[in-house]
Amino acid sequence: MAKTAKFDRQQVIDLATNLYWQKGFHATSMRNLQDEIDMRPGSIYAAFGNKDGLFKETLKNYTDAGIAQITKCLDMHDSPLEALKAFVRFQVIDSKEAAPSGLCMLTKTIGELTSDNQELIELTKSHLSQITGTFAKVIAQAQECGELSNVKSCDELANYLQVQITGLRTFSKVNLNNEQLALMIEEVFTHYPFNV
Amino acid sequence: MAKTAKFDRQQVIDLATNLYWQKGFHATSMRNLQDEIDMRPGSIYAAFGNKDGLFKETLKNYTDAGIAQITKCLDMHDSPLEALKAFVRFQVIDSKEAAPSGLCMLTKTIGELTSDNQELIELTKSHLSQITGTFAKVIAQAQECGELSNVKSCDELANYLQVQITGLRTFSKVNLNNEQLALMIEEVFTHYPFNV
DNA sequence: CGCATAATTGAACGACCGCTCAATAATTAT
DNA sequence: ATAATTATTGAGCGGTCGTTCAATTATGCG
Repeated sequence: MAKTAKFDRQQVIDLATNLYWQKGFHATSMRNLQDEIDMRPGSIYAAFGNKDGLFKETLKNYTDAGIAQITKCLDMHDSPLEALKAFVRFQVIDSKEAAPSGLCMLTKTIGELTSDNQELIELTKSHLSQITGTFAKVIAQAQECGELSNVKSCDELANYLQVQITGLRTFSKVNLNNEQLALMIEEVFTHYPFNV
Repeated sequence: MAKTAKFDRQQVIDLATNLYWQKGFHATSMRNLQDEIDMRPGSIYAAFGNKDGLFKETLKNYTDAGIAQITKCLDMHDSPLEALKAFVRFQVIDSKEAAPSGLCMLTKTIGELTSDNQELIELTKSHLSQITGTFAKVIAQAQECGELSNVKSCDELANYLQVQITGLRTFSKVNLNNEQLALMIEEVFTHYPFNV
């Protein structure tokens, strides 16, 4: 019938995710993206609609990767809490040097965008809720197996964890001392509300 | 000798601060600023050099206002810790609705900019250090008057406080429940490391 | 092979970007 | 009043923005 040979969509989205994550939505131009993913404007617009459309796909891609990361941590640790701690270490310490930005792409986006892009904000918020929800599930597991008390609900603890991660990731952009960061992460889990 | 009648520089900087704070550095165009501060491009460039120059002045203006706010809280409370708590409440809860952005302009800027604007990043970091330093001084006061233990140094506690404020302000952009935020702030000060 | 169909290209559009500067307006000293 | 000096104006520069679309290229089917 017709031509079907195409670019590798997942690879293109990965590259776009990294660029958007690094530079932010506004500072990333379509020409930047064209260079990065090696596609001509017509092809990009045919595949993703417009700049917003491509950005939306990268937000979902980033979120899926984050949740996959949590799952991976769960597989690698017997204890749900140890898994969460490993995830936080990865996000705060490793991600600082390896990832395109030291920050979470979702919180960075929420910080950057205004009501001019309300639809993107709402989508970003919903993705962030998805991640917090995943935290809550893991925390609930920890509570069920007695690793954690029920003084705070799993949702409250998940929110608390989000606050800590966001705060620590921003802090890590200013203070680069890995040992200090590791200690601060450790203390998140060894004190209230994670340790009664 | 010559013409001296001029615009009100402080008022202009205040307006520019609010716009930059709200929209971020990249999304704020010189034409946006021209409209906001009611000056023509030539006058702006004569007074501030360029877009970066004006932004630098707003960063200093924002920082000075923040430190003045801390001082004001100290004046209004007998206890240094109560003053800090009041400051945090203002930053996280009141600022969410009243200010141009729910976030700290400095952390927002550090999050947004890349090495393309390294000079602005460094300046922003130094302003943020200035604020953390002010926290440390207040905390040292609390330690001297026995309100707080010396288990953690005032610098460590100041860093911890920065992490909490940053995390909470970002969280407040997603979760708008003021009572919940007030409780989370309360718990910052009633548990480790602020309460041994 | 040749045709129908779809993917891909890249020049180009109007709008906006940061910024400049000759012209003009306003002020003060003489 | 006049001259000297400086603040202010705003049209407009070269460049980049997000986006479009006619033309071209590549593919699968009969």
